[in-house]
Amino acid sequence: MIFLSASCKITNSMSSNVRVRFAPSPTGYLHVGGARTALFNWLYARHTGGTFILRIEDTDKARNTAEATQAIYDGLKWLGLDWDEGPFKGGDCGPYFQSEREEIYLRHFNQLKAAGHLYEDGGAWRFRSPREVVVLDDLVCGHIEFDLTNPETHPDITIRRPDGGWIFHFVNVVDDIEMKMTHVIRGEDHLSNTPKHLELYKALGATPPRFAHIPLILNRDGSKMSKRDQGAAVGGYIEQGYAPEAVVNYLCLLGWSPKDNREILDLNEIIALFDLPHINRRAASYDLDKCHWMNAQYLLRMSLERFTELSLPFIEKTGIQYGSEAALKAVLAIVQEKTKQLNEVPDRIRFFFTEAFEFEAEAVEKAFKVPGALEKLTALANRYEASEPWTAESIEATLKATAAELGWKNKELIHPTRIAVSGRAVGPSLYHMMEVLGKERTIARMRSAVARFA
RNA sequence: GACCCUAUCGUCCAGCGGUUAGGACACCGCCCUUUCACGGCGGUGACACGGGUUCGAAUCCCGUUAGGGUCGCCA
Repeated sequence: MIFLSASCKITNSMSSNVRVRFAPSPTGYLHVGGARTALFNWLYARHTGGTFILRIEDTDKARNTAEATQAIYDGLKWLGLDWDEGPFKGGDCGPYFQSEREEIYLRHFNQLKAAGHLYEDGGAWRFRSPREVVVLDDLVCGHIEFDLTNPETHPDITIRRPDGGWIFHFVNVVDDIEMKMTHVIRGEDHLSNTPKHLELYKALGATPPRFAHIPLILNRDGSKMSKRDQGAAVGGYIEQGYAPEAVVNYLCLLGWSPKDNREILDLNEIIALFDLPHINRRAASYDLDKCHWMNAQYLLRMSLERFTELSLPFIEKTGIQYGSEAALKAVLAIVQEKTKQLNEVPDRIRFFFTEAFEFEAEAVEKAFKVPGALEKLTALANRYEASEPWTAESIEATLKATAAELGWKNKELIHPTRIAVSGRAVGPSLYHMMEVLGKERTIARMRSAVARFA
């Protein structure tokens, strides 16, 4: 209790006293494993009405980069994991960068030193282990006993470098004490470090938080996921056009489940159901295929407004002149159900907004180079001149009536028309595509194709 | 090597002493259909192995094997 620092008075505005944190070190990109750790902490905070804190562990000056710090902010923001205390937010337990907490560490260091827990070794400072059996009751992994009595197998940890720099184990524990963390939810790679941390809590006279070590995320082949692996960096999902809600949903299901076989879940429902004991203990492999499927499901089901909002950055990057937002939405509405990743959108909509669209050679070959195809196209275009109104229903009716009258098969008209109008063999529903394109442009494209491929 | 964690279809998750071992992704058929998707129906496919405990074990215990993690003056 002598350590209840005056600098950290918790404003009790939250409805529970749960305090959790995500404490990344800004040395690379935001990894899906880190994102999942952040997500579980965030979910637990939201579930309990507690506080979610972001703390940047930038004690390693040589490896920290500003880009990596930005990637953390960008990734968390994109995923919607808003923090209650931390950078840009402030809070009563700041600063939230370890590089700015020198006095705090020094104070605890001196305290440990005065109590005889430290000794110097080659200019560095080590913490003298009490050499006991340390018990951990982990919320996920259960009761574990670590025998630290043998210095050969469990050497004393270093807590300060000769240059005065601080080591992770020490600052991590000090900050979790100072920031009043009630629960530490982190990757299982820290499980074996936890007894050392527990010794530190005890030496500092602090009550340790409850620990929950969550299973690691591996590659499909079981190997450890590294930054180079497909799907490892959160930035990749942003660039490739995943919907954040889909990635969040997928990530929730890696190591946790609602236990009733449901998979596509509303975030609010996940928050309501989420709890630590339901996290399983087995390492999970990252299934990019399933994440991809989940994304397609979300894109399919989301509102046109949301789909437009998410598509816009990708469209604007290409410089497609889509005119009005209404015109764009009309096109997106018929393209949405086919879209699996948002980065496909420009390709799917380009031909709506320019007459200079490309024709697929293979499609042209198949549709126009058959005897009579262009004549049929002309015949249909002539019928369409008189066709009113210009709706998908009437467009379809006219096409089928023409085919029936002249003794042709529907598809003998459908395929050439599709290619003439869009330049390609696959695309949105033909009649809706023609409706959106408008009568004049549709007929013009049909006639222009006849002239071009005659 | 020591210590720790883990072990159900290829992958993710159900199962918590009695089930024809269930769902999802992927894959393969069929249906729907103007293309491609979506959707529907069906199929292939798993309790790592060996001992116990029990009337009965995927479920509990032990061992083996395998995978992962930690043992840094990285975090």
